[in-house]
Amino acid sequence: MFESSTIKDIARALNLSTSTVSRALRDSYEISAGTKKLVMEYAQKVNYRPNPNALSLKERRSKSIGIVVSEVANHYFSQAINGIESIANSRGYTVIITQTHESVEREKTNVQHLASRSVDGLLISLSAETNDVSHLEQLHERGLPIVFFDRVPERINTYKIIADNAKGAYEATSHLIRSGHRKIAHISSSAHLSISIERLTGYTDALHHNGLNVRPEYIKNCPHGGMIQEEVETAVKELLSLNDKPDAIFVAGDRLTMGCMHVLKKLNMLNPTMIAIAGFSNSDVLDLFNPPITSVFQPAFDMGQLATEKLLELIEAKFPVTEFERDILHTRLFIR
Amino acid sequence: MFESSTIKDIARALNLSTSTVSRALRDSYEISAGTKKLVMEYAQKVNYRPNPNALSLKERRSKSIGIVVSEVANHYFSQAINGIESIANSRGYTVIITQTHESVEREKTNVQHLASRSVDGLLISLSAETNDVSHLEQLHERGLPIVFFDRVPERINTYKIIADNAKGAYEATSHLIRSGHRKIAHISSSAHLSISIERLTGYTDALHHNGLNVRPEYIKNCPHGGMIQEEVETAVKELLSLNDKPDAIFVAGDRLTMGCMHVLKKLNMLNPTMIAIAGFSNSDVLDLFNPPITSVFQPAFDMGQLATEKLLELIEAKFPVTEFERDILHTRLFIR
DNA sequence: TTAATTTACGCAAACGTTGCCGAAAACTAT
DNA sequence: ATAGTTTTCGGCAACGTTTGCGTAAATTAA
Repeated sequence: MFESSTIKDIARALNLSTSTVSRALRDSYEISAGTKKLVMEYAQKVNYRPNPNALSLKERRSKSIGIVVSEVANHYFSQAINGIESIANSRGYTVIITQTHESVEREKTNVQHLASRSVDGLLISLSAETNDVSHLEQLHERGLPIVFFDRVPERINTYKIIADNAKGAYEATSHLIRSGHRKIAHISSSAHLSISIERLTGYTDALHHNGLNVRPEYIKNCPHGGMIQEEVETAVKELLSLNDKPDAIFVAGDRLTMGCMHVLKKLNMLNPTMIAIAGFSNSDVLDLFNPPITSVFQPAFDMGQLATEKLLELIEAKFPVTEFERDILHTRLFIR
Repeated sequence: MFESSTIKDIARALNLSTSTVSRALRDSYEISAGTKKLVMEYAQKVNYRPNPNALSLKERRSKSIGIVVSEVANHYFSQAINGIESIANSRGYTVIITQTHESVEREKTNVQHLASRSVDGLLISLSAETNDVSHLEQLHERGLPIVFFDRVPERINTYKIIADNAKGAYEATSHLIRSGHRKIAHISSSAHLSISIERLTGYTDALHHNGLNVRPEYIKNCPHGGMIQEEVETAVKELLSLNDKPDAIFVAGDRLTMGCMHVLKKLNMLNPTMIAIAGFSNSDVLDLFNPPITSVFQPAFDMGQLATEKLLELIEAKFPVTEFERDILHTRLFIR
């Protein structure tokens, strides 16, 4: 169907051997200037592009990296992806993006598929369902470079790029307290995720430092991180049906924040006089609400860039890397 | 670094030839049941995966398709991508997603890169800047299967999947008229895009059928489809500085709608008593506004699926296809 | 002029896989 | 028992590229 010219074609046309053409194109010292010019110009003319599959086969690398995120329709992830692409493309790598939709099964098949596609490395943010990471551990032990970002596992020893979730959560919760709220609930993704744990810490710290009690009935988890709207709905409704209703909610995720707002809207309570909301979100749409909603912004683009730099470092390392950092980037509180 | 076992390894371990192993794995009739069992079980044990690069090199296809969209952080496109993935993955294809950010230059490099990555086909929605499609025409003429969706070119003869933009625009505009608005402006992406033209047609038709005049000063274009917020800001401000200010705006795109709302918010005019908005958008966040904003919803997921089915049809066709349909899917007006 | 060196190129193998062709081994028919 | 079939497997080439090695021709040194 769609054939492009090969080194063989050039060699035949110019009456040279493939090795000469190959070397000429790579500007090897053992090819005369005249031949080089001839080859270069002809290659230019026929728009020669090296066949990436042949290269990958030969070099045993694909110059591609795999990305695994919950979903691209999430401002945090789409911004992170932009950061990843900016670095990867400038270094000659293709990225293959896959979505888990918060399902651990899809995470497994995606990772499996990427590995069999022989990507050179993996950039992963765990799905909300993922508790057991043995499917990743296996690959990692077999030598596949992996860098985690945002939602990172405890067990696997490699680079991890995260935001300062505890601090971000602390600031958001403190802001709600400063705004006069005392009964602050917390809705989060699945309890075992690193981000959930860290954000919970920030939340409870903020309550403690302000002399407030942590009330277990105020803390709700959505095991699918907002992918299943019923979970969010149940969480909110349970909070609202308490005898001592909360007057504010700190929501620990982009999609959860939106889901939460939809529920409140449905209940006709999307109004800070009814119940205030502050949450982690990278969406600028929060600006548009009246009154606007305070949010914790993660440096998603930077996190994507940093994660990619670390991954390429691993991929292109001459010797196995055994010392890994855990990079923590600052969040920003947008008070609205 | 990351080695996985090959057919050769299996052959050596089992004292067979590579061809026998290959055939055993593909359940060929000319291999005995015993050998098959042996090979299959050993392959299972060592977790054998065929090397996709070797396959691609041999079969001269990569089992991957390239996607070119403006950006994934756009609900229309992210939904379309989900549709594309659902079909592609079930048929054994990998998708490589690239973003133009509405730049024709990035479109060119992305397309070039995908082609040199030897994807089997391309799924494209043109960038807002793209007027000249000769870079795509070339590839198409050289035999690369391409299917366009959403923003489609006139010139290239292949499958095109679009929504009924004119009808959607007609309905949205009519809704604004029914709501009592008479001075309805229109903000759109770059004028040469197919979607812009069709939506403009729907808009003017609606005005005409309701006895209203089309006023050129009410029609504004943003050449970068909302990627450059200043363009949106200028458009809105120009509308608002007219002597006879519009009392409603029909906005022709997802990102534009958001951009437009940001401007109005800044001007403290995000309020239907000031100026009403209706627009094309696939985002459910519009639900959350008070009062909510009426929108035209495109069946993005279905469009993605259909486009992929058509593309795979082209890719897997035994004979060159010369008859192409232009599929038009229905939009849905969400009156809020 | 002859030998030693350098320059410029070709040959062949390898990466992992498939498929055509050939052939030993086993079976069937006479 | 012999010839003919079938079954089951191996050898080899090819996909496009790079690279180590070999070598004829050109250049330099003696």
